[in-house]
Amino acid sequence: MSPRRPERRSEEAANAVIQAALDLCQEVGYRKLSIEGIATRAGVGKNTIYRWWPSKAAVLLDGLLSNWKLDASFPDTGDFVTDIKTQMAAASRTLGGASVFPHYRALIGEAQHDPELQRALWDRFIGHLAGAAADRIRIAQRQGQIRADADPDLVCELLYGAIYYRRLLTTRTADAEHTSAIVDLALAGLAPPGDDSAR
Amino acid sequence: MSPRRPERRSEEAANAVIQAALDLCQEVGYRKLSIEGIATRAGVGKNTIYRWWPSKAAVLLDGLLSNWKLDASFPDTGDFVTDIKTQMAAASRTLGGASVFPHYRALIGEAQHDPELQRALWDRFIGHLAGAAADRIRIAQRQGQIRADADPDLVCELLYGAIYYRRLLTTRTADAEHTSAIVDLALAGLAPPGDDSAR
Amino acid sequence: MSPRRPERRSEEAANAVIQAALDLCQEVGYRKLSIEGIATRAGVGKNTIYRWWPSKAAVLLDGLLSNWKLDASFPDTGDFVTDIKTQMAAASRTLGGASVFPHYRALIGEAQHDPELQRALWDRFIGHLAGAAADRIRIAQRQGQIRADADPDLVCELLYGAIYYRRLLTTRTADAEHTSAIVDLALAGLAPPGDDSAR
Amino acid sequence: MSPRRPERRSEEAANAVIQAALDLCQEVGYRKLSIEGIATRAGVGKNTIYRWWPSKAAVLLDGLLSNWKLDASFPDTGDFVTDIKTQMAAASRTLGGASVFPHYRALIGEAQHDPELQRALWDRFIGHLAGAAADRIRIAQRQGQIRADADPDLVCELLYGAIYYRRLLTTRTADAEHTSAIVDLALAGLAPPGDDSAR
DNA sequence: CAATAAGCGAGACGGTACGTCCAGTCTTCTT
DNA sequence: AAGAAGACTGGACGTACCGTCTCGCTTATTG
Repeated sequence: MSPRRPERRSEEAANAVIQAALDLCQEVGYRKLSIEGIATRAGVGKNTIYRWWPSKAAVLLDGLLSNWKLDASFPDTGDFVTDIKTQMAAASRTLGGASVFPHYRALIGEAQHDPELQRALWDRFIGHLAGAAADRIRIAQRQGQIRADADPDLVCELLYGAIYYRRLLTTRTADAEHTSAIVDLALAGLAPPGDDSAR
Repeated sequence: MSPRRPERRSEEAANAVIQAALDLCQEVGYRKLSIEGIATRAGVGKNTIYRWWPSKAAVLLDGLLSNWKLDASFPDTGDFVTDIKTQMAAASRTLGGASVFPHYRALIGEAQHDPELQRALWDRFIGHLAGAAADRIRIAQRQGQIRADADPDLVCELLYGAIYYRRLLTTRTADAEHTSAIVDLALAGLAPPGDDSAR
Repeated sequence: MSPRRPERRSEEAANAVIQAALDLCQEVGYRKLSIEGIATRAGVGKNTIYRWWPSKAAVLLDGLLSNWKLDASFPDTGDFVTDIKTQMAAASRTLGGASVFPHYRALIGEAQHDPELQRALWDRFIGHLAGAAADRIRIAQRQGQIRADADPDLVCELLYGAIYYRRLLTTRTADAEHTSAIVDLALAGLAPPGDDSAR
Repeated sequence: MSPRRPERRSEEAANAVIQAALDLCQEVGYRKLSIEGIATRAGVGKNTIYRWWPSKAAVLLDGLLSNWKLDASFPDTGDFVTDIKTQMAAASRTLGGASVFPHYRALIGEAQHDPELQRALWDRFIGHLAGAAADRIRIAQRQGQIRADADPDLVCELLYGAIYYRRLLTTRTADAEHTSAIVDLALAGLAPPGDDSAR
């Protein structure tokens, strides 16, 4: 999925391609985005795209990564609940914003038909975010802020899964309030107060 | 999204179309599925498809619904935890099985580029499942089996979101064990035992 | 080589294609003539061309035929020498003219790389001309105007071959004077006067 | 058309290019022959080809010349008829043979779209053959073996034109028998025996 | 009980984009 | 300084489908 990166490659052309893809996707939407269109807009031969990327989605993934800077670093103020809410709100603002979310969402959608893309999306993007979250969770566990017997990966799925579920499958919107509510609910658990049967 | 259903419609042709779509999607994958191919396989004019469905995804959605029989009914043995685990395991077996999941997944993927499809998918399918789950949750709340102050929809998102997250975004697999672990974790909450600060 | 001609075919589109091909070939030359260009100029989908013709040369052949009207009929005034000279001069004027010769020549050139085209060119065009000439020669033979033991086809080759040789291979030009000289020479034979050794 | 021949030129590379072109043309045919393919097969940079030849046809012409050795010398036994038949049969065997004719034919075909190539083909190849033939004809004329008032060039056209006509335009084959029959016919002339009107 | 309208299979149509190949130019590194 | 290697822009290839359309044919009301 990730393009080869030899020395001979023209960085100028590569950047033009990525930028053109981002712009066009914004303008006409992912469905009408075409390799041909990207090439024309970027002033580049189609071959130059096919030489370095396997699909338009791969170009967009590169675009996403170059914009996102991958500062997946988690805040660590010492208070896990605050930190996770801060991070989720920030992610919702950037990744979920109007300039990024359409691309991100299109990639996730495309990945459902393209196993290679799915893997690339995970390996080069989502996996890093999830990994950073899991690391922060482990710290919190060591500090006794969340239960030590929970699998950090499972915790990630619980927290982030709820956000993605809402954004990708429902017709409701996700905002900071929502992410906060999800964190609170996950923290408290579903079992009624005083019922320690599940603990 | 949903096709018109007048009297003059040939049910024979419609069924042939749906079956051809399901078969072809299985054989060549959603990406290579084409209206033209469906028409040929079904022995049907292209127009007959365009007359009743707006896209190949809409045909597949009909196929999904006709297979799923919409038995979204939740078990109710009186024990919420057992019931939810039973239901999730069942759903994982059917919806997540090799004969249905590829179609379902393709629809979800496609819906990320097609707001109409997303709405149809929710209104005619996922929404019903989520609604049934929310109903069961409300019963459990009334019976004091889970905390009464939790928004049932949020609970749904927490439980099902984790499953979808794993199946759609990660490269790991989801089985009954996983769904069970998710339920346990959600029930217990992340807060360490004895820490009632979040309750 | 010859296109299928079923009922469903749009004559309007076919004519547009042929005309566009002739025009473009005139304007940019055969080398730069492209199916793509023809389609665009004709306001027609590329498929419509590929559906009915195997190559741009086949389109041009149709164009040549539709312009030439195939009035391969030979004059017959009773005097063979006059008639053949008349016909050759006429052919040189039309087929060899600036509006037809470039197309004709391009077809002949292309046929050297394409056996199917060569056969089509012969069967649908040159063969008819040669056949009409051979017929006229047979009449002349019956009337005792040319020797009866000569193979009419061979006579054709001798007369027309000289013309094509000059036009296709040399850098000299062919005009009515030239064709007339060729006929005279062929008629008289190379053997010196009074030498009947070859007769 | 003819390549520049400076001192710095690598003869090794030039030979590899010519040989690769001949081989590839034999294998895949002129139509699918490409500069790129030749360069790869010859183990040579594309630029090296572009530096010395203007087109793939020019390379082939060089190949033709290097194979043909240009032994355009005409036999001269004193008997023109025998000599011309000998020469034509020989030419038919070599130039018309399976290892040369495809290349030769392709060049002639290509020359119909490329005036420069046509001129080069004449100047560097066909013209020499025709010139040698015309010389031999002039000798025969001086010896009174063929009529002195015939333009030697016209005689060439008559004799060779018939051969080329058959090979390039008809679907019949040309062999020694055919060339012999053409010579006989041309020698005797078309006029009926005893009719000296044309002489 | 025709006529008439709708749905139907079929497939041609103008288009768009695909992914590939190659042209011809240019740059880099090697000999 | 020439050559090999190969990336570059650009154009055309031939294919696959799109969504629209027109054509006859069948079928099922409805005037």
